[in-house]
Amino acid sequence: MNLKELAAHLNLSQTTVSRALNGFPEVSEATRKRVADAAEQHNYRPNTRAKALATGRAMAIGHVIPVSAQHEMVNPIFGDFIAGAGETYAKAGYDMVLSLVEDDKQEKAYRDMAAKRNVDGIILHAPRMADPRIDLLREIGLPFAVHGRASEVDGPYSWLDVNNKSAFQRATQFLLDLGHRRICLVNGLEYMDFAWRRRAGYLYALENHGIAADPSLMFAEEMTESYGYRTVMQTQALADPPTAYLVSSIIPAMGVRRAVEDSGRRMGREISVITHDDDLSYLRNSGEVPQFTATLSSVQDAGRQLAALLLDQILSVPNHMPTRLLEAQLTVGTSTGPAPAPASSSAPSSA
Amino acid sequence: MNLKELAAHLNLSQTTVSRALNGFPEVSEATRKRVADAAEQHNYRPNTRAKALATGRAMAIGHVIPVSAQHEMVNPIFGDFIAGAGETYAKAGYDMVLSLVEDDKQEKAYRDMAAKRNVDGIILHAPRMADPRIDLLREIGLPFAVHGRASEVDGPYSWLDVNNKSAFQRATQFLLDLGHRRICLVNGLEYMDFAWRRRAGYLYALENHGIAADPSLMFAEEMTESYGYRTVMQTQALADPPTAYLVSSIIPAMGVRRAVEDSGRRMGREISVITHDDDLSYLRNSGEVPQFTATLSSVQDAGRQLAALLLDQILSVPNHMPTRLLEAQLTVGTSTGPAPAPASSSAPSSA
DNA sequence: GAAAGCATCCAAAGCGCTTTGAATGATTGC
DNA sequence: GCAATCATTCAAAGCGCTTTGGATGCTTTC
Repeated sequence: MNLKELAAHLNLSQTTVSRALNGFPEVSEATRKRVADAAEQHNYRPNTRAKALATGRAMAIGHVIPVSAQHEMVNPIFGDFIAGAGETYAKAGYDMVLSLVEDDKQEKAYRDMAAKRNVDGIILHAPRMADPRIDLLREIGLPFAVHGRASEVDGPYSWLDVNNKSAFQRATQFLLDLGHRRICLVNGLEYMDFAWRRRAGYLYALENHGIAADPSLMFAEEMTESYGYRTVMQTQALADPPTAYLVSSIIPAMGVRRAVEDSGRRMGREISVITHDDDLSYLRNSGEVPQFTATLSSVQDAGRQLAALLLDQILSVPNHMPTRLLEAQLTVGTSTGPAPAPASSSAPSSA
Repeated sequence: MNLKELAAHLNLSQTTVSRALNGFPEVSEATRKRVADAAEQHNYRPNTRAKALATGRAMAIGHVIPVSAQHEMVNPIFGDFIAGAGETYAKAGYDMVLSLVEDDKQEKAYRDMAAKRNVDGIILHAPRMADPRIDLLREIGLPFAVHGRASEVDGPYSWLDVNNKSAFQRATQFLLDLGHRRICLVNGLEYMDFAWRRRAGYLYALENHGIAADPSLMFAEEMTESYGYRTVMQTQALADPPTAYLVSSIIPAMGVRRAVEDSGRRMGREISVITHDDDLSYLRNSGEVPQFTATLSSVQDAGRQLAALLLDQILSVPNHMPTRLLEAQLTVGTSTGPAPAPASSSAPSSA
């Protein structure tokens, strides 16, 4: 059933039917009712493609998700983020179109999306430092919003980010307050902006405490479970092993826990662990007292909010670039405790 | 830049330009070249919406992802599945449109998708036993393919599934061969078809061995980490606790491991664990010898293959309903070992 | 009672593409 | 030399919707 048929069926013009359904004022309540009933009865839905062509609005938002060719990895936090965003879109009547793209084909993917005109806006994922995609999207002229931020990119754009620096600074401070001095950073890839900011927070707290950073305690890799495991195994073999780990995601944190236990130590006793926790639905930091002490910030909620920010930008005045900075919550669990009595813990390794 | 402008620029008709770009034979090689060059130079991409309207093909596949309202959960395996599917789509020039929908709004979501005509086909996720959505999609008439199968649904439809029954039967058999008699099933929700089949495999192996199933050792819940943890804690408190666990996903399996270790036991010694392993990219069952003995089947690969199956169905003759049954690989890791010497292990609890 | 205003409704153009049916020359066959 | 064939190209219709710019008939106003 299409508009023409519906109109014919009602002995009305397409114009009137269209207006009745879209809530224009110049149609009598009687006919509006009649039209609505008939549409309902025949399960009429306007053809999106025709509507999009006529209005110039696609009623869809694009997500370009980078897939690194080497790793073939899909970050599980995307799942939760997208669930949040999808919820917002659904409420606003928007669709979500996903494009999984290898790193080196990103530019083409964005240009294509814009030229093909099948989305009204784009969510930019996983921004890097000085990410060139931001300028690219500006040039293309499609509205966009960034999940995270890109340092060293000037000018306004719409974004939503967790205050990663402050979160990791506080977490480091927390460990320092417990007496830990050898704190290992198990970070994500540091060309990612979020990881870079976390590192900055970590370094800042150390510096404030007069502790020099030890490069042999700073790691940056793709955040897998086995990365967490390997890192602990490796660092516990050091002459002066860390007493605490600061981890970038609950996934490597699980590997960290496994390694701690495999090596006969206990979390919260010999070794303390703090992790960032995206509150992933299938990997909740559970327990009456949470398992991990964590910097908590729901990525699903971030999805909801960023989607709303983008829609806001699309629907409102042109040069409106809303941004939002979320503070992570430092929640105390069972994975942290005072630093063990210094067996041979001399002064920090190097001034 | 649109077709009209490009044609004007070239002093050609829209017809010729369109045909040149779409590889029709009735255009001279000289002009085809000229057109292609100009298109390239002006970065011309046909407007998808117009093209879709004119051709009747949307060049997009829809995924309706159920989100249970109570749990607000997004199964992380979707992430990997979608990565696989997305890869196939990208190669074929298709987009992927995602629709996250609450359980009770599914029917409407499917009908809307069909009526709005913005996808050419649908992937059906997480089928339940006797899933009504299959008949619904048949009625709607949109091509579709199912990730999994639905028992008790007659007639042909396109699907791809892992042989869940055989996988869990073999896994159970493997544990029985090691001498385990109290084997706990940590299953997914059993209205899900895959979970139901796994249970069937488990029961079949037990029965073959003359062992009566013990309802107090059979669990079925949403597959979270904490579910695995709780289940082990609870069952180890039984008078006659299980010596082995058969787990439905690596996520609860991690909770199982945590509980095993928290209760002072060791995986592969006092307690054996086999898990199904979807080969999730961030949660690989890693190690030279894998951590878990597992029934392995890559869900990302499933995504790739099922997407291809659906495209095949869309592009080929009408009543072609391809299906594929994958066998999971039983890979032996460090989490299984012979059953501990029976301390008080009497005969199975009930005949 | 004619002019003006109002409430409803409609015909037709247009969104950017594909595709049908023809036109235009150039080439061939006899 | 003229009809028939072939290789190119084009004008225009159509996909299903929105939207512009009238129509149409009724009330109101003075």
